[in-house]
Amino acid sequence: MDTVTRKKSAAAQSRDSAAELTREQVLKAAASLFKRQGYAATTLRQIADAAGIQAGSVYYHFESKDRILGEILDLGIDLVHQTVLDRLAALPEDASGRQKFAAALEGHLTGLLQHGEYTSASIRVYGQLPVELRRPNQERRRKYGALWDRLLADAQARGEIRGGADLHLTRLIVLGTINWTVEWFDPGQGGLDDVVQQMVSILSDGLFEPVAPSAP
Amino acid sequence: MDTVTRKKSAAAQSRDSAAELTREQVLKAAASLFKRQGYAATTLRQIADAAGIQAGSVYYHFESKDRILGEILDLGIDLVHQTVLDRLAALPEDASGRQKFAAALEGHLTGLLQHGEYTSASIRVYGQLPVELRRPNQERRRKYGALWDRLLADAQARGEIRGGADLHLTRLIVLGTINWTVEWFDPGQGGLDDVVQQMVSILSDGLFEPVAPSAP
DNA sequence: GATCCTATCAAATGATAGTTAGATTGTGTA
DNA sequence: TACACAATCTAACTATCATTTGATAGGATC
Repeated sequence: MDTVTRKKSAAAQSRDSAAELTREQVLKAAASLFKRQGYAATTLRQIADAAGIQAGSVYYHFESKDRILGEILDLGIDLVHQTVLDRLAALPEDASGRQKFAAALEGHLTGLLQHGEYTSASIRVYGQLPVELRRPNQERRRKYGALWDRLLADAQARGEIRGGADLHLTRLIVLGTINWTVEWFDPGQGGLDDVVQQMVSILSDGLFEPVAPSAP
Repeated sequence: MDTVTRKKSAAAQSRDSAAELTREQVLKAAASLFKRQGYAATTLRQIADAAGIQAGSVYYHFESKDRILGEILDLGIDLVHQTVLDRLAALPEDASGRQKFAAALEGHLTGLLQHGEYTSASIRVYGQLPVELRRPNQERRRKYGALWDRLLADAQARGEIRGGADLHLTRLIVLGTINWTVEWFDPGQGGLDDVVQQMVSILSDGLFEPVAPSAP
């Protein structure tokens, strides 16, 4: 018992966390490269270089290149999902569907563009992956999608959504609008607030002035 | 002179068009694979298989894998660009900015999802390409972007666009909304019209009912 | 019918990929 | 001080990649 449950010595802990650190560096380097180049175009030697170790050493921390990807895909979705949940939780009880929508959108965009090595890699790479690599991540994605489905359905039930909206298509369109930002947004440039504001405005109220109602 | 300018014999023409045919099959197979898997993940053997020839034979028609990609990138942009121009030309002289916007959007979506092996490959793959591969295609993309900039600027000059809209961001957001459809739209399933309609509605007038103006 | 040339194939080449195995370093433990 | 083990490195191994080369089939040309 004792040998199993006793705490590690401070030294052993520092060793552990040192290993944990390079593990994270590998993960982060891989995410950054996957995001820029895609999964197939990124080599383990590039990842190792960026993490400051040799290619072979990566295998001390990860079973395979696929597993690195798998972890990034999961972390990426979890991070947006949590950010969106946080934003929604911060809202008052009686928030309108419109407010919830704006909050969720801001959360997704922030998770994606601000803290988002993992998230943007996950989102940008996923669509071109073979099924075997997607499958382990699918359930997480489905759950996150369901969150948006509920959000839109609630707003519709409250009568806030325009007539004629197909909620399934709407979700795909809205999330697509958000996700495509990874293709052009440059975190170094800043301006995330502007993007959020413009996007909320366009998606909520439209790009055009309302047409004058026919003669009263 | 005579040897240079004389028309080819019928036989030689049929040979030419046979070669031209497999060339096109290679191009089309490559586009389809690039779209699904990305550029780096697609091998020349896969392309050759899908086109019904041997890998080595591809080099009779193309200088390299890069050149196949280059041609697809160009064809892809040209195709959407032309489709959008056609839609705009079909509009009456006095069409509103709103109508032009809807027409251009429909054109882009149709070019992308309907005839779109080249276009969807081009759009989906571009962002992850190394600069050397992007460069030859950049000017075409810039010109197409400029078309949308003009379209939005005109609508704004006519006072049709909501106040506070940043036109540059708006273009990026709108085109992103359209482009992301390649990630989920299944041409086999049909329903293109629904997508067009929903997207025009959301982007033009917004997802939500207008809020009642404060007491008159 | 002999020749030419187009379009293809079959097989090889060199580079590079992911992965593995065995040595090596350095720190904590006895 | 000697030992053990965690973490890394170095150097290979095998598979597969894009590409090249030389052979070949078959219709067009003379």
